[in-house]
Amino acid sequence: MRDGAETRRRLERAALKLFVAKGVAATTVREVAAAADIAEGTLYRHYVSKEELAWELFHRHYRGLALELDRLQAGVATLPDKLEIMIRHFCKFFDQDPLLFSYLLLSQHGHLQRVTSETPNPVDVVVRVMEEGLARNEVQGLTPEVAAALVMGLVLQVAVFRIYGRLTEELSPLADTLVKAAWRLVAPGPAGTAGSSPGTSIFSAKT
Amino acid sequence: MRDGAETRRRLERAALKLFVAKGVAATTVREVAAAADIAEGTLYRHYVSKEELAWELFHRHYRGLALELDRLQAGVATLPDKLEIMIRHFCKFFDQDPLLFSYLLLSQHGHLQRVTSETPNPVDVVVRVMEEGLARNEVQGLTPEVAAALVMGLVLQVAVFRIYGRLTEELSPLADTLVKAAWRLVAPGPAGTAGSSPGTSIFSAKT
DNA sequence: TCTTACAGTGAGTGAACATTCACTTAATAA
DNA sequence: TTATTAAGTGAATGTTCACTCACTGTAAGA
Repeated sequence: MRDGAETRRRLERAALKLFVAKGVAATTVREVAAAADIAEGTLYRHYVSKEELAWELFHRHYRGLALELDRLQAGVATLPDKLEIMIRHFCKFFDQDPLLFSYLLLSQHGHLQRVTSETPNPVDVVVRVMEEGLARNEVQGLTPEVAAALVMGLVLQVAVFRIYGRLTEELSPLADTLVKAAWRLVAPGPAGTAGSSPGTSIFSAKT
Repeated sequence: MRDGAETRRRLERAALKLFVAKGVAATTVREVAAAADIAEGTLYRHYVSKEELAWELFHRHYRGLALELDRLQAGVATLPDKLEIMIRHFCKFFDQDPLLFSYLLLSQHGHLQRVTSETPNPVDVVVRVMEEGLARNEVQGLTPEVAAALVMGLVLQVAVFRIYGRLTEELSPLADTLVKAAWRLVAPGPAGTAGSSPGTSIFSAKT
């Protein structure tokens, strides 16, 4: 007979892999069990349902995401070349598979239909971190070009949310928040060096 | 009795909305039919299967994606402030919902299991466009900071592919291609002004 | 040894789903 | 008017899937 913890580890490893590869809805319990080399019924000894298992994984990685963002905020506040640090963190952040998984699960958020009032909104957190970091340190390197490139990154992020999050009425404000924050970063701002008047983005300026 | 073309339009509009919102697997034919205010059976007069319908939409938007990328390439080749144009295009590109949908479908690519040899690889196209554009024009604004921000954007894109594409053995080289291209953009390059020695990225340079 | 408790198993169950089909309706041609 | 064709319908069908349950190991304490 096996150890319960070991079984759970195997199931979660298999489920994570399959959920990332195919999405929660398209992954069958049979597949997860087979991949973990465990009987179907055994899965239900450890998790109430497939959904419950997905949520288990979601919350674990969500905590990881929040932690990483806190660390990012601390880094921005204390280290010298703020822009570089920010970017470095973002790259690391998005290149780590466990954290990437947060975004998969974020996208399934809506489908799982269980966003509680406690659940922090990761977009808000990202936006707050960037704004505070930039405002507090009057970032030197924020030329129009850098800002534009940053906006490109943010717009890409919005794209992610738009596509994989839900494009419904309730959730699209979430994307809008990020778009607005992106424009705030490049347009006026009390501390930015890239300022032009509100409404006039760097994109509307000719050579 | 209705017009066949009108019915198809209604079905596709409804399917598009639902596929984007919930994913293909999680969307039922019943839902699509109900949203289009059409009987379930009627859908099968026009499409062989739900999968077939998804592929119909996939190919249409895939063509749109390819077209837009060609236009982007033309723009980079002929207009003055190349970096700005590129970024502007990218923003527009990712902010258009029909094109965003391509990415949703790209993510379902693997699940639908029907990538043919003719199907162009969108990552390759993006990379080629950026490399050629930058190489040909010796882009002025490519300071380390701009490059870093661009990389951030690209890494975000990789994230998208990693998460929503398939993280399997066959497809992860695709993500690696983009990562490598990103580093090539910031590191050495024959035309870039951001050059340092290969292997030494701007991220490893201290203040 | 016997007992209790926990872990594992896979055939079985019912609900949800994609797809089919016998039939109806409308428009146009003969 | 009648015949033909294309479009539409929703109850019926068979399949897939999440989840259950009666039963089998295994280990540790009495």
